[in-house]
Amino acid sequence: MPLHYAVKTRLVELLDRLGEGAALPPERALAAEFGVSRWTMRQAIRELVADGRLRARQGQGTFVATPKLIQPLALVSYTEALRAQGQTPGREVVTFDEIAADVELAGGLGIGEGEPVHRLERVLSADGQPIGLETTYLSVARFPALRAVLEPTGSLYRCLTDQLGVRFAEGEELVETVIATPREAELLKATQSLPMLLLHRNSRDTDGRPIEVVRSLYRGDRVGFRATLRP
Amino acid sequence: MPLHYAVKTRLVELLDRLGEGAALPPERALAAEFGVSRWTMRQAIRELVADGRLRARQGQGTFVATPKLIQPLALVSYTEALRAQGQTPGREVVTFDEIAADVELAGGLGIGEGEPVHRLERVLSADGQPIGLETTYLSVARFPALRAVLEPTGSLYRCLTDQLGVRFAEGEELVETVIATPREAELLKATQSLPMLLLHRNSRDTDGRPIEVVRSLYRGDRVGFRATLRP
DNA sequence: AAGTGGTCTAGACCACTCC
DNA sequence: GAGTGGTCTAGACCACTTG
Repeated sequence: MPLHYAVKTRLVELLDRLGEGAALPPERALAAEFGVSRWTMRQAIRELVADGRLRARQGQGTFVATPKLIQPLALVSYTEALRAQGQTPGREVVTFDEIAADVELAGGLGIGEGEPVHRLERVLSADGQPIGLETTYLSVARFPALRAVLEPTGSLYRCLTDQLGVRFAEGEELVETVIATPREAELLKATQSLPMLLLHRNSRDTDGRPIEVVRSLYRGDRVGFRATLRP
Repeated sequence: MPLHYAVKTRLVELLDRLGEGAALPPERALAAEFGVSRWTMRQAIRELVADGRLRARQGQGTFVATPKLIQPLALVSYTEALRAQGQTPGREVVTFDEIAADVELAGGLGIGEGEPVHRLERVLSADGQPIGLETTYLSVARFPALRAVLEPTGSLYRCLTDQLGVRFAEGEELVETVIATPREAELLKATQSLPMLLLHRNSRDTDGRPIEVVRSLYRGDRVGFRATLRP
């Protein structure tokens, strides 16, 4: 059994004794106390951070984390889903521009390659902590008024349904784990290259027309998802 | 920008030139060629393995991986889902015993704490490669004949529906990322402590009675999931 | 300025696979 | 036995936060 795993096991015991939010001793002190190198201690801590048990903040220290947030895997508003859990939702627009559709995007939106597409990239947060990076693509031809109508920090879902008359009918969502790029990690205030949950969604309206393509990257250490299954 | 990320970017280019299944040069040679330490090279390789782009085999080498398998997130048989994608499903029983239900398990199965529960732990594989570790819990009181009826390498889903008259109606599935324990990693033939997808499922029959509690751990580098969403 | 976590180096030994 | 990836050490410097 790897040494770092034995260290991880002992750390979990220590963690359980300390309360949520409590500060861990510095890595160097822990390494000395456990009689291992700093590398081994960091490997153990790294896994606990990925598991969502610890949170490391550069310049400050390492702290016992709060449990993961569980979000519904559904065609509903992010705002409403978070409010239902007693959390305060937040959004920050990173980019809002137009790009030319590549082959994949064109296929997902049912338009031609090279046609203009709205790209809206936002950091989603819960109680002030960034938990996800959501990039939404919509056809400019289908939603020419989007830029004029959308309040960037408001709910895109509400804007589409209430102001643009879109009726969501079905969607397909892909879930996988990936490692964030440095840019993505920075936007999510995740210093290390942590495992993330990548959700890729295509949604259609009641006429079967594609509405949007969404690429959402969620912090794997902070968020989980819940789906309801039917045969 | 971290050095290992620059290395990762250059490796991706190299990877794309090589075909699927091609062998990468040894870590030490790559490190020397790129002018970085072996640690930095391993960090880059580690992320590419987690991303499912590379596969490392101790004693053999590192190889360009095949794309991830996408499984449906649904109340259907694992066997049928895999066959539908042209893969050969496999199952290997790791443990099949009875345990006493703890509080959480008792709640999920709708039985009392301490009551006996079937525990069936199996390694699921696709085309001979292990992709997941599935642990299923069922009430002994409800399914007393299970041990006598179930063909361990057969489909549990088929056994329950065809032989025991169970009718699946709905389920709730939780998805999150975790780091595997050494035991889990060994069973999945994943040497490193890779990010995994943990699925936790509770399913009920047409009378609303709990059928099973399932804890499935899938290799995050090999598998993704697809869900169909409806409002 | 001090202390924290984040990155990186150079080198060692082990476990495994193949010849 | 040789070569591969996996683990671990000791030490260095950087980026960041707090005093």
